[in-house]
Amino acid sequence: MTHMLTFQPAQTNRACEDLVLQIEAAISGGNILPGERLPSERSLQAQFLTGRGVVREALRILQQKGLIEVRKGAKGGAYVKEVDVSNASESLALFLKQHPVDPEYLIEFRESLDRSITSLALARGTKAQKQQLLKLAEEMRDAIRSSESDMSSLSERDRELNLLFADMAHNPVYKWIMQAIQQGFSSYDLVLYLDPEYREATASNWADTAKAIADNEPLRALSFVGMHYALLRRRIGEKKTLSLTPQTDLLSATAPETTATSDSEKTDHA
Amino acid sequence: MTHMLTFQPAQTNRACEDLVLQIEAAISGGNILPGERLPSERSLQAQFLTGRGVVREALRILQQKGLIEVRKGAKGGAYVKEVDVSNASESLALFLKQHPVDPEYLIEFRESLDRSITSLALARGTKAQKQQLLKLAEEMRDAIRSSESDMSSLSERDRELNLLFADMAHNPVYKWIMQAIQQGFSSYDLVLYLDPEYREATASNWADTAKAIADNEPLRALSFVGMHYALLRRRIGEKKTLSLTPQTDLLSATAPETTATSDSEKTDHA
DNA sequence: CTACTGTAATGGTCTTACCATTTTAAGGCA
DNA sequence: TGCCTTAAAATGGTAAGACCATTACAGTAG
Repeated sequence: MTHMLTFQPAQTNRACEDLVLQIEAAISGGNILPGERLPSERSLQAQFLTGRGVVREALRILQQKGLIEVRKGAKGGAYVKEVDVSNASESLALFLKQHPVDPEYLIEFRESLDRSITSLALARGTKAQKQQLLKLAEEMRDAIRSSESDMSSLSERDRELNLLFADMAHNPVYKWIMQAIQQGFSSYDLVLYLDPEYREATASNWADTAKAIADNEPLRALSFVGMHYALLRRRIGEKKTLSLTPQTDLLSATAPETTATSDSEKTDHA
Repeated sequence: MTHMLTFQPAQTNRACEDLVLQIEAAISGGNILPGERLPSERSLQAQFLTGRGVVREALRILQQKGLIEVRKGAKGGAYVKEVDVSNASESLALFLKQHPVDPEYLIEFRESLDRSITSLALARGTKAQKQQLLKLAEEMRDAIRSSESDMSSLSERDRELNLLFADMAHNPVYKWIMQAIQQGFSSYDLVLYLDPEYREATASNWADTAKAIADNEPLRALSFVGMHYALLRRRIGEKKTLSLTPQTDLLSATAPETTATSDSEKTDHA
């Protein structure tokens, strides 16, 4: 209650869009900081000179954007959130779910990303980070060899490795992108690890890569990175012959037998 | 500590979240195809046995997710949209916007990105795309030389160039990243272009790059890309002192004349 | 056949009311 | 005094009804 938020009355086609823009600007501009609370719905309604429904629609949009978090009860309301990459990851995952993107595209991107990160990590990663990377990679390899690892923890370890790796580049942009990609494609990675042979080879290669980095051998490191993606491509190639339709693996149980749906387009004006 | 499986709070306290899930499932499951229309708000209200406000909040969320597009009037309603990368880009851009980062980090990332895209664009870009790129780049260069261009149109052209460039890679992931970067940092680019010398040099370099790509000369192209970032770094080094602080005066004191506001504030619990 | 017009469908908005949840303060009992 | 119970207030969540604005389409006049 230190200062009063003053907003303009709404004017665009959909009023709630206008509210979203103004509140978004207030957040971006730092007029209201993460952790702080927006005025109550009824107060916003009064400030914007609009109905409460409009305010609520705006809040839903902001919430979906990941900008606010809404709690109920006294002292409840819309609290400004610190945005993280998870929203971007979700959107990406949603896009991929509907757009059957050839896994090759993802691999291609990740490879170029990994190559850049490798160079940077070698140059900028601290000794401690390099040792940590090596330790994690070897732990994962050994765990796999003793075959005492479940899928989820394995996948989690792989994720950790990648993030530490990205972190070693000492460039936050790489880490963000890596995070977004990882979250957006987590389902793909999990399926790949089902093959014990691939699992073994990949883990070994991770350890080799980490070793090369720890030893400051850039060409070796890059070579192993290339190896990783060669393995990945081979694995994907095998998969392709087995089961087509890479997009409907996880959630669609119903085959789309609705071929004559254009008629629903015409039902309601009849 | 071993596995941090991100469990979602299962029970949805908000009814609209439930509608979102169900409608989302219907879309993912193919029960409703892109281009088709959801039932009207009033019809949904009846089907879900809720108030119309709940339905509208759900629609706003789905709209924000990029899953539907709402039109008004007769034959209006919520039409299922084909999801594209722009939503994911928007989310990532929003994140980037709120995380100030040293320009050098961004430049570093963009350079590695551009280098990858350059190789791919050379290999995969159609002849038509390459000619289009060249045409756009030369138009921009000539427009700048004749100094008959305002900042905004210039910036828009630069954005177009970059997106076409990314599109030529024929890999949607690159396009996603590029779009996000463009959205998140367009204001920054605009400031850079204020220097006529930099503007000239950059535009010429763009034309050279496009020419090299059109001529299928990868090494020349990559060399020009490097040149671009050399220019950029020099420019940043000069203008290190400039700071962009978006000043939005939305929250100054001046509480509006709250004539009857306190009245409506208290109406419903009285 | 064209142009206008009216009508119905639909989203957009406002109002009012009430419920559910949560925090806080008041009160009461030991 | 100190802890527990209870009431009140603030706030989001939901419902119902009404009205306006926009749009497509059909019917009608010219």
